[in-house]
Amino acid sequence: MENSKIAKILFGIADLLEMKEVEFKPRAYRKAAQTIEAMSQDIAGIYKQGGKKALDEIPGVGASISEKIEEILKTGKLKYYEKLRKETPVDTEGLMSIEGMGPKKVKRLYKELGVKSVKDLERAAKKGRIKKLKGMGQKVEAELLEAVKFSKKKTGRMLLGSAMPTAEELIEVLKKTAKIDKIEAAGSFRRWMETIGDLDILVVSKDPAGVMDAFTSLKSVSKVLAKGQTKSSVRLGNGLQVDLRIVDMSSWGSALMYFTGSKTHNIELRKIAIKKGWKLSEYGVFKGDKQLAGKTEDEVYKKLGMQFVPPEMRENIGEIELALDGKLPSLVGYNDIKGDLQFHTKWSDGTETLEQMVRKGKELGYSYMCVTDHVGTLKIAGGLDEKALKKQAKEIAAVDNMVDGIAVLQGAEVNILADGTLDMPDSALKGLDVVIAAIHSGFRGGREKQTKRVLGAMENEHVDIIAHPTGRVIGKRAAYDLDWQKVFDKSKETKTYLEINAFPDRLDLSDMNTHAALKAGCKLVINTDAHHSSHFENMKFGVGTARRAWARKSDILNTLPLKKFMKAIG
DNA sequence: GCCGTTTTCGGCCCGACTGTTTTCAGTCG
Repeated sequence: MENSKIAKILFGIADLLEMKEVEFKPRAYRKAAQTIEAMSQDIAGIYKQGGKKALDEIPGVGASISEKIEEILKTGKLKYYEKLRKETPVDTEGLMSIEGMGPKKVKRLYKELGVKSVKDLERAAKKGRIKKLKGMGQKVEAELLEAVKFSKKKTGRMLLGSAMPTAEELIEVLKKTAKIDKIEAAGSFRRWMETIGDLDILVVSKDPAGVMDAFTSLKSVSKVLAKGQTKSSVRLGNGLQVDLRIVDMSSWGSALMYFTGSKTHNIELRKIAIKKGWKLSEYGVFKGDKQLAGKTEDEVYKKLGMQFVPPEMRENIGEIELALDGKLPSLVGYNDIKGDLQFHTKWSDGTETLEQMVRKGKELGYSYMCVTDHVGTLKIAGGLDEKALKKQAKEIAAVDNMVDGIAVLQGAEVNILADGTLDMPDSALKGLDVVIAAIHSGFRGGREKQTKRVLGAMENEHVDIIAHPTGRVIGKRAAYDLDWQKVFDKSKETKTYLEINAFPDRLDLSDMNTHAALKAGCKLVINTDAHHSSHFENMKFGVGTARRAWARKSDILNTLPLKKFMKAIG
């Protein structure tokens, strides 16, 4: 049973209770669900180790919810949830995912029109039954119909890697067309989440109306969802929703915090303000009508008695307590990486020559790079054999000579076979500087089988790195399940390091897996897996993921200078 | 239903925007 499944049930309970207009309980269930969803540890494992008592320790989980989690873990279902669903046989999750639908409307439409599903909703709207209800009208009905239509073609969240160029361009255009003193993208974008649901942009301007006009009439806008004096929302042609908010310079910091989130992080901060007898909003920290702080984020955190929390850490998974104690880790920086350890050239499935790739690496300021073309039987990727590797070694030496100030290492990406052995003999791997092993086929094997494969590869004395350890491709292929405790232990034992693959649709390990790995005391590497020199720019997404997992510089091996790095991988 | 350096009872984040209202409810983030 995965955390996400348990969270889903708890969210479901919250929705159903809200429809019944039960007070406060929905919030409690939602809070617990959020915590569980965001936890890096497996909740089944926590229960296995510490029983119900350990569940009680989870923030937001008390006697009643822990009992329910226990029942879910034991039986796979929850009687209380089933009873609620029987009482209100409505697809709350589906209906509430429609823009403009909340618990109150779901309830009314169910009670008065018998709407149980999105399909029912569409039918009722088309028949003009919704506008006849009190408090609703033509506009509500039309908007709902529109929202249903949109939800059908909505593809979900957008990759951070895809959203970043969109955001940067949008900001550039706004800067040119309106009077803007300050502008920054906030939200999950600024927290470097792997995908973003929408884009939040914050602006300081002396001409707010002009900014709103410019924003809502951007070429890329397909629909204006809301337009006000300080806040507007639009949907772009590519489906991305963008919210823009205008604030005073005096509130810039608190507004940036509010807009950056996460929501749960902000709620905790507000509670801290309340305890001090103050109020925290996007306008600042207030004592009565007097603003105590708000101009910068630093100022607001300081006022609350905390360290500045880097945006990547604002997920309310323990960072607030650390910041209050002054014990936040110093995170690995975006410029701390000294060398990329996984990239491909024309020797296998890359599209550029070794020299082109190395020159780009030098431009980025790396002091070493390791070329890791595919070897062995991976024919699609043009796997090299032992002989070809020797030939490539000569070119590597030549390029190493030719390009000053950067060391070129020879590595290889080798396949992990079904039984955990490698498809390349040890004799071929022996002479390489860095050996990367990865699974490229048989993604469907169960947890036990995949764990055995990975552990097998780690036990090979030549293997230094396990690349993209869970095989996931965001939005396309699910991660295979691994027994993380065993993998982490083996990583430490054999000094075989797990990779954070920086490709925007991989980010594998994920932030949560990385967090768990670091907690277990593992060290990691961050690689781009570049197949073209432009892919080297993706390193930032890997570092962002590491920062989200609270990684310090010392946790990431390729922040070390060459000599120390070589010593570390042994 | 959860939580506690004001509390084991009585609180529970805060504000903008919209539509349908003539003072507000619902939704959203």
